[in-house]
Amino acid sequence: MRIADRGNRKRRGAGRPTIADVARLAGVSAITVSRVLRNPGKVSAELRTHVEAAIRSLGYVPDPNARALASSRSDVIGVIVPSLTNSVFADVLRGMYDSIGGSPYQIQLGNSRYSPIEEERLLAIFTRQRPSALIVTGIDQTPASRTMLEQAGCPVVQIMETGPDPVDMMVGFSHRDAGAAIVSHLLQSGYRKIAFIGARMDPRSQRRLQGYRDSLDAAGLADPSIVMTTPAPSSVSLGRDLLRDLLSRAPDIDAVFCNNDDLALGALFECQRSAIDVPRRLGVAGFNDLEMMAVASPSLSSVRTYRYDMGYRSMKMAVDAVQGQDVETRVVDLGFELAIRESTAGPGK
Amino acid sequence: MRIADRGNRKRRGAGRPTIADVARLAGVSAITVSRVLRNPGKVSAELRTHVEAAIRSLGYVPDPNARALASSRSDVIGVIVPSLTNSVFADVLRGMYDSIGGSPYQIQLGNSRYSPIEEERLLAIFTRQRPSALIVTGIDQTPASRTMLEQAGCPVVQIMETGPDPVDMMVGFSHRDAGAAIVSHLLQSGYRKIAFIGARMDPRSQRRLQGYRDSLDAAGLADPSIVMTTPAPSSVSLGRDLLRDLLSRAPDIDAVFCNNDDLALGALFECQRSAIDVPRRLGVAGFNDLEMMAVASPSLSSVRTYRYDMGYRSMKMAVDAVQGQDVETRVVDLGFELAIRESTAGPGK
DNA sequence: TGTTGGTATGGTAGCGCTACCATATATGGT
DNA sequence: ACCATATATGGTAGCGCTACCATACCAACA
Repeated sequence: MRIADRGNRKRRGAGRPTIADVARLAGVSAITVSRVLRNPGKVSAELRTHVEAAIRSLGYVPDPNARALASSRSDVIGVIVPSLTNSVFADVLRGMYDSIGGSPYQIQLGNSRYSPIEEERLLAIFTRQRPSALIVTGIDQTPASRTMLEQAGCPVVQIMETGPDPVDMMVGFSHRDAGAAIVSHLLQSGYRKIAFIGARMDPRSQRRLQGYRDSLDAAGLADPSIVMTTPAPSSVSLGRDLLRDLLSRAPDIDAVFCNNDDLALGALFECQRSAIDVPRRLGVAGFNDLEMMAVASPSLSSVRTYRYDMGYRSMKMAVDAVQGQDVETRVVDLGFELAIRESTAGPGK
Repeated sequence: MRIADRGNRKRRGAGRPTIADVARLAGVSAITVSRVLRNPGKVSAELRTHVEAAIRSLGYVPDPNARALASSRSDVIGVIVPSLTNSVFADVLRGMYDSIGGSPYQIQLGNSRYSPIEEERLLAIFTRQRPSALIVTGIDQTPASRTMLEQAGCPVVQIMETGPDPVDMMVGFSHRDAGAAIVSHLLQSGYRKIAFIGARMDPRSQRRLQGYRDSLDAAGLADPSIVMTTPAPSSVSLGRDLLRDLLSRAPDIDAVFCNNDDLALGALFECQRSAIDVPRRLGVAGFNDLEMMAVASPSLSSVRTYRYDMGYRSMKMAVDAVQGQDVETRVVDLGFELAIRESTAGPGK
């Protein structure tokens, strides 16, 4: 009767099998089918086998929207990154996608374009979907964003940096320390008049600049006039332009720490074009250690950051937390490593 | 009565206002509230104002999951790209995110890792969510994938290439023609022994190689022994390695067409390191015209492709189609442009 | 023997929204 | 006056799933 009824009526859905169809075929109730899918342990082995056979024979796949509505929890993990063009985040995302692997979770990716306001807007959209977890970039959320994260009722991971007072979990490293370390290396190599060029100048760039300042202050070699920054997005051509400007204003610099590798590559090209000897006339260091840095000629020194691992680890922590596993460490500092190459071998005596 | 009842019962949801709360406050039925949000034209202006005030005063935001369940249609637009690391797709995605702008749609991003089987798996997941539209990369879907796309009941856009027999809509260009064009340019510049290096060799790389072959065949200068490819993912270091290998096997080549710009950059670095004069001893051309190509020294010739536009346009077509607007052109060829620079200026006499 | 407690399954009632149809009122033509 | 048509709103019944509670059964205990 009911079956015939359904056949006669025009159904709204696309006619795909539902949990009720599976239940009918297996001779059990719908809730038992649900349990086979969500809590297999709560169903006897015999029944489970029956139900699984019915699922397979109908090709049943649960409807994620119905599931989310009924359980107030979707399989979506929201991820907000500030840029899709910056290859740093491409690596992070690759790690996340690899980490999520065959699990049932879906990544919902938002692009904040380095705007805290846009991040706030995205968080408002994401939290409505009752995500399983949220991963956000950096530690400088607006108060409203922070409140949303705290009240989202799901695990939250802040990535790319470490800092005090995490919302929940954190995976990153200290940009200040990394900036200070590469500048210390430049000092050790014998450079004395070390400039800084930086683009975008988001909070993490600012902290790298702080590291640069701290390192030079400690050596008594700080000089604010050779720090050159712009809020414009980073690019190779911008690196060329910034170095050109810098050299015209301060021709006596002997090294430059570039806020990231794009700029460093642009700076290197400018040196090649102007026949400036790297590393003897000018030392050049970048940040992030993109793959091309080792191939360039001369090869470029940089700070290796564990971008893929940040993505992989943060997603793993999020998924573990969602599944109720105890996350032992809530703040993970992945550190960094100096990749020292030809471009900072030291000034020609 | 009902209100008190709800207050006493433990509610499942997070206690956020629902459409019923808005309806009660505005003194209308729930369906009218729904219409104000979905079809404002069907509600009188007076009532609309009332309802909108109620929505604002409660801070009501619709639940996307309930909406998707009731309407058999989610606000998700599924996008499948083969790589997140390849900056080509970063640009495409940026175009898509810009295009989707303030619209209510959400991008659900899948990474197929250049595997048609993985693409099939992702499509199975995506179609379960009854997406508003689907955007896939390339035209070489498996038969099963193609069937899913045809039966998804939503607009579908294939991007990055054009070809016969679109599933629905298409935005791209001819990789064969682009490959043929840059090789013709090399011939015109006076190069005669033009090699090819290629990585990944996905279908689009194959078609660029075909263009290379066609162009050389027409000139009677084809030589299969100087075509060097690998299924390994493309990278700058791979470009260096491939060129090194190539030169050791065929030292007499006078130009090389690199399947993409990463390889071309690696090739250039290898030339710098080995003191090979570019463009006089060896012409070098890339593909895609990434921003750094113009900055390199010597600047590198490439084929400019409209990646951002492909993302922007494809998303616009998808959204227009979802909203029932007539999409005039279903297959858009965005073409390409040769970016001719120092690296292919011609062999030394 | 009755009680307790655990385990396996089912029934009911929603989750918050919209499709579909019904109803009420206005408009116009004959 | 009638009917046909259009416009504006409401009522009902789900969409497909799971939370919550009830029930049946069995074993173990006093």
